[in-house]
Amino acid sequence: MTDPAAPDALGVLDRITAVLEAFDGDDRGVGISELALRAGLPKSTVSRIVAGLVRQRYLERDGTLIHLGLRLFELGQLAEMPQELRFAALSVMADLRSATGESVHLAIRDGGEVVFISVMRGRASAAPGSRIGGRAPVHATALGKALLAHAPASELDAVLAEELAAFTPRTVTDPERLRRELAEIRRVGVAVEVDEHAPEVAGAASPVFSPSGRVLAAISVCGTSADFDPERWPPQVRDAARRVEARLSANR
Amino acid sequence: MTDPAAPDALGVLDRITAVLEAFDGDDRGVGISELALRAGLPKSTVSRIVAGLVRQRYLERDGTLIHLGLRLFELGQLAEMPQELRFAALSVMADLRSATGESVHLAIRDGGEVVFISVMRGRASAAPGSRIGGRAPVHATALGKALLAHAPASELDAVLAEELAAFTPRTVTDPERLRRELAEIRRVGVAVEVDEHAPEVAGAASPVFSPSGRVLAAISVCGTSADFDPERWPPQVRDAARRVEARLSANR
DNA sequence: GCCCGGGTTCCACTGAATGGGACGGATGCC
DNA sequence: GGCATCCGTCCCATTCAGTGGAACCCGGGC
Repeated sequence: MTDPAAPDALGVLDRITAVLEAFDGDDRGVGISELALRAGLPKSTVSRIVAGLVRQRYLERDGTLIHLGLRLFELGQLAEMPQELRFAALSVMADLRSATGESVHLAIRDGGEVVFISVMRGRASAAPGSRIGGRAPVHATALGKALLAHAPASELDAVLAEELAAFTPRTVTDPERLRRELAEIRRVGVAVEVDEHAPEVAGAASPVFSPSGRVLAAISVCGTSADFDPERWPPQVRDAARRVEARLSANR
Repeated sequence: MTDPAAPDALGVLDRITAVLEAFDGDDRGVGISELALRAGLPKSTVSRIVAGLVRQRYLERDGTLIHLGLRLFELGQLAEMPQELRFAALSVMADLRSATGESVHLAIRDGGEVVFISVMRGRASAAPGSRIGGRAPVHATALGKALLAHAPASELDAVLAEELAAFTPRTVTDPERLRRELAEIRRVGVAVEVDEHAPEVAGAASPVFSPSGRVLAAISVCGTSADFDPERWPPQVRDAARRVEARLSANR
């Protein structure tokens, strides 16, 4: 390779994903050079790979600017798991939002982060950053803690092995304290979080299980800390999670 | 290669996309052998590629079954173009549905097919096959004709060069007749279709243009032929298209 | 026990991907 | 007008990564 100390990038496949991963969401259109810079690959290589991906419609190019393409969108829509969950949760989420007036989220876990599968903004529109497909840290969100509480021990260990970043003074950064909290969440069936991820934002989340008992996702209510209702939100999300489970097993 | 008469498959990239393309939506989980069969590649090759894609989270595997993975879903969500359109069209589509009570679709064109970007089912739920990310033939749908009517001449020629499949006795299969119809659609600003794609299904569609005058997408109302209202649907979709355009230029 | 259909691993072969540099074309600045 | 950039593509000798047939492993029927 270029530099023998290169930590990654062994195969073509990894190079291709490196290029795709270089698209950073918010920007509308990137050039080859910029892409090469971000992916850490030579220009000529990126040029070739992009040409191939454009041919396959995974990317689109408008003059000199490259976008993520149509086929990627289509393939993403075919991913069964998120779609099934989203469909089953749709009406439940709508009910939960009208019952609380707050934002309702559905997410699954990917390592130390949660990924939003479905989002319904509440009236207050407290959390603007949460987009479908967006990510948030697992240890600082109600969703994340609900998911982590029922994760396999090995995966939990892997997450706790990493440094837990502090986002606010109230973020739980001590692994042991988090473990105790997760045990409590398992007992109660609901995770809550106040000001741990962002100031003045609070949420309650409950896990959704498959018939075989694996955690599939979590559903949450999320609003300003002032609006947070510790009496009503937890039972409401717990109830919603049960209803999603029922609908999941129904339509298969 | 295996067979010297192989028409495609020149590079690794094409092999990778061939594997991804082999996922046929409806099936929940495919094995390596089946995948190799569909993609027309040797098992060992597919095994290696799948391993790589799983490592990158583009695929997931549950024992022996492979699914499309989370990262694909995320990337699909990042594709700016569909997202922007979908967002701009959301409330317009909702209004259009409540005004007509019928299914409302938003689609873009990809060669000789339309791809649904957003779907709202009507009360009657006439067209069950239309899923987000799904496809339909361009020459037999109102959406398709609205899009084709404003496509660049070269692309129109490319589409008409292919055989136009007949889905019902009323499908337009004659290129010249279709050309005349497209000219009329350009004049009126709305495409209509009755029983051309499927019996007892009708629709009206209107194109959505970018500020620079390029067609971006089309929006349609679609229901049973009996419910089709030639007096009301066309102006309603035309109006909706104008509103989407306005919202598109507003939020950028 | 045997066999069959899954998936993975092995390994010699070779052709496909590589990337530094040259190239052509827009800009933009003096 | 000329000069300096920045962009993306193309070229081509080098070699290394991907290839795929065959062997292999593993689990479940029979």
